[in-house]
Amino acid sequence: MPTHYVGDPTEVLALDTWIKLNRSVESLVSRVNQSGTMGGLTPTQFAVVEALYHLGPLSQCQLAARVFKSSGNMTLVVDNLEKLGLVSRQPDANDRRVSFVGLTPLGKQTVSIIFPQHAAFVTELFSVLTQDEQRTLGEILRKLGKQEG
Amino acid sequence: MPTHYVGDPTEVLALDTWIKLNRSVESLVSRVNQSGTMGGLTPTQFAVVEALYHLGPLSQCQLAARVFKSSGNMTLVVDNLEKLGLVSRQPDANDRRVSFVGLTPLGKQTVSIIFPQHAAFVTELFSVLTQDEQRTLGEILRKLGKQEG
DNA sequence: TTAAGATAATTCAACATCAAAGGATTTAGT
DNA sequence: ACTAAATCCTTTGATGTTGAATTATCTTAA
Repeated sequence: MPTHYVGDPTEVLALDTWIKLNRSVESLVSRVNQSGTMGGLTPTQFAVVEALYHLGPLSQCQLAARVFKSSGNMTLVVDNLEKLGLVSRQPDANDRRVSFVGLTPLGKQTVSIIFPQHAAFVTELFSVLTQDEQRTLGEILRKLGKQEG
Repeated sequence: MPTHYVGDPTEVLALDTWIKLNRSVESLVSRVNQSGTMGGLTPTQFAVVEALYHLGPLSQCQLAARVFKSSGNMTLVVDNLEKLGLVSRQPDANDRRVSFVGLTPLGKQTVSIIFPQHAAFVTELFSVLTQDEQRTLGEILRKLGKQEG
């Protein structure tokens, strides 16, 4: 659904592409969220436990940077994951400002169950693209995201 | 930053691409939001007035579907845009359940001012891609978004 | 050692968002 | 006409999100 903005062709193409990019991602995000492959976790909660699963314990500061959220938000997200029993805070011995966050056994078990389902669902979504198309997409996105802001 | 999930190559590629897609868009959205070319509107508010500008008055239901948000959320978004004086609700003569939402003169004027600035900024962001790359991206996104959910 | 500055986490206010539930209205089936 | 189902909007309650202010801690330099 192209924009109806009348401008020079360069702008029209960029805006069209921008709108397509947004709409595609919104549509995909919405489908992933409704797929039930996130174990009832919110996207941010899922991103946090996924990061902890693959990278091991991280400080809240590192977590916030990794999932592109504010430190204040991370406090709340970790609070809620802690209430769910999926993560626990461990004080850093060397720096008492720091809390390391790690998965509990229940957290690890949960991720090990839901992540494969999630992976399978995402793979299915992307199966409309050939592997070459996926690589091309990744390359274009890399260029697009690389510029410094 | 690829995922460390060890699975079959098809899944790894799809997950990698999915993560790149999310991160690129988050990065771009964040830069657009900070560009000041959205007239102080939130992304959803901007999407709504943009849709109304290019498509004319729509029911809240149509708006919600177009911007991929819930109907409950649309009530609030339209409320806030109404408080800003940018849109107004018009009851449908045929169906009293329906509110048509349209831009006020101030809303049209606002969009006509901020949209060109927005277009210029987006064009600048996308100038790291050739036009062919933008078309390729659009085509790949079309395939990704096309599947029925 | 102490003062100044930097960093980590928390708290808070304000708003965004969704899911679920509810109320009003329309449409379809009988 | 009457009922049932569907549709549209709103409300409510819980969570997410940011940005600014706060507290605690660490680091650096004089």
